[in-house]
Amino acid sequence: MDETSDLAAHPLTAARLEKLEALRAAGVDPYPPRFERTHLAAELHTTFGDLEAGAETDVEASVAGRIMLKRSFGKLVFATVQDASGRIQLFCDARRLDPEDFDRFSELDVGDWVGATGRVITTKKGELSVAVERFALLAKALRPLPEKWHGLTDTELRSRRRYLDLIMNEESRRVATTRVRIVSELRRQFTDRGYLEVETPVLQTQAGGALARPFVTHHHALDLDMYLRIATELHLKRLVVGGLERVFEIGRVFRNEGIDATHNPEFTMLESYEALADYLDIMTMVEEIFAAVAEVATGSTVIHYQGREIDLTPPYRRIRHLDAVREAVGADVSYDMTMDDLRALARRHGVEPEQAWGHGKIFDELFEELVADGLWEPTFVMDHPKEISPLARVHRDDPHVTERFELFIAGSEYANAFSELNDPIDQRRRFEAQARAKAAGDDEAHPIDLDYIRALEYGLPPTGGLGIGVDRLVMLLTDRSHIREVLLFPTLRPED
RNA sequence: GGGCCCCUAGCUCAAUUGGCAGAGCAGCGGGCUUUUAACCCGUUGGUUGUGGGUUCGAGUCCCACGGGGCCCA
Repeated sequence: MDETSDLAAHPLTAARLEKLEALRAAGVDPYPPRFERTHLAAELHTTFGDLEAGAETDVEASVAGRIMLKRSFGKLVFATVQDASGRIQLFCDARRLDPEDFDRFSELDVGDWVGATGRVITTKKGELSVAVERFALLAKALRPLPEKWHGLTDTELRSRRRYLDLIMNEESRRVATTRVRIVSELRRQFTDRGYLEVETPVLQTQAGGALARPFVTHHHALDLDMYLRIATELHLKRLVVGGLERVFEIGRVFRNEGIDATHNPEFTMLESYEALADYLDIMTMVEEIFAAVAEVATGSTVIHYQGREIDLTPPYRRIRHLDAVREAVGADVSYDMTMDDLRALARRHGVEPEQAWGHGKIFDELFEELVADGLWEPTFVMDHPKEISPLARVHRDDPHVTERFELFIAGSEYANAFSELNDPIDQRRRFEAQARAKAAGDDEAHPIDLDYIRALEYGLPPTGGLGIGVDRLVMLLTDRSHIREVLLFPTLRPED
């Protein structure tokens, strides 16, 4: 079976294969090793943007890019090439090249990579161009690009062949580059605050630090089942025990759960831990960071998302978790209620309580059902139930809740933070409670991590910890409603 | 997991009540020295996602499967 047979079998690609062979036969390398570029397209537009129509400079420029459009006349060819910075027109006039070279230029296809050298001019119609004197094919494209006007719109194809999406859709390139700037700014924010960026294991023998189903894999040499991390939390806090007092990590985490508009099995999480800080300190930091990142991504702290405005200028509203539930159910719920009364109340509000749920879990289900979606402007929901926060410190004034907050914007959670639980004896009890939940059928319960408890037994100072879902943040700041739009390669079923 | 919807040429899309599978772009051939999605003339290109069924006849109706989307849980 010839590896080019599928190309040869289709007339569209067969024609290009024939051109490729003809070039080789004529001694032209269709895939040369390098090209000396002197100018990016955008540089030419910046420098010569004011040139009047019909001008001819004596500046020689070498540009390189992919041919996106081609307009061919008898003795004249216009080609629009696209490089990483933008687009520039190549003006190929038969009078400026050897006839042989002009014919070769005419033979170029849309999609080909080309490098061209010549004077910077404007055409009679005023289009800034490079008047080609020499050129080189840099890479022959054997497959045609999508349609030049409508481009590539099919969401599945755009995800599966991201390279085509990036070639064809400027908006996709913009989202990709904005994501990079957001991550850079996040990194800068933490390093400027004296945090060390560290790396912790992806492969773990226990998947802790969050409540989620992990991916399982196997290490052959150790004959050991291992998990892909679902969080970086427990390792980062070990580092704080070790005296790295401010650490953060921006890394991929993996959760073996469904795929939808806001969930991908692998996603990017930022976690940070700061010794001697509590959750209120972290809250202030989160406001500052979100405002700074919004400014970098959009040029303003007032952003537009899904047709509505959101003001990310600090300070953000703060509301206690239980107060939010009280407001939503219109009754004075509390931890003193009987389980029967609370379950009845939950059912009245569309929440069917499971047997294992205590007060805190029911309150949180009510919160998710009744409150979360309505939180449009940035809102810190704070002091979550102890039952659903196994790694957070008990609140200094209320034994039922923890010193924790989540930042909600546009109905979704963007940050989750606590005053970290540093009491090893309390931590052990919380893990044991999770073990009981697991035994009762909760497969998202947190496993007991004895080495982590041992680390705590050496003394974790008071610590403020934070997690930020980076993909969600990028969605917010690029106004995308689907996570696949901010992931270059979202998880997909295989094509065949 | 449940419901609804989509899949037609490389791409973007048509196809009446179940009645000859089409257009534009791309490609190929020709023309053209200032285009901007160039234009003009001609022309190639199809297992209608896959497999089955109903029917004289299926892109269209039915079933299963695959891929995707939206909503709900």
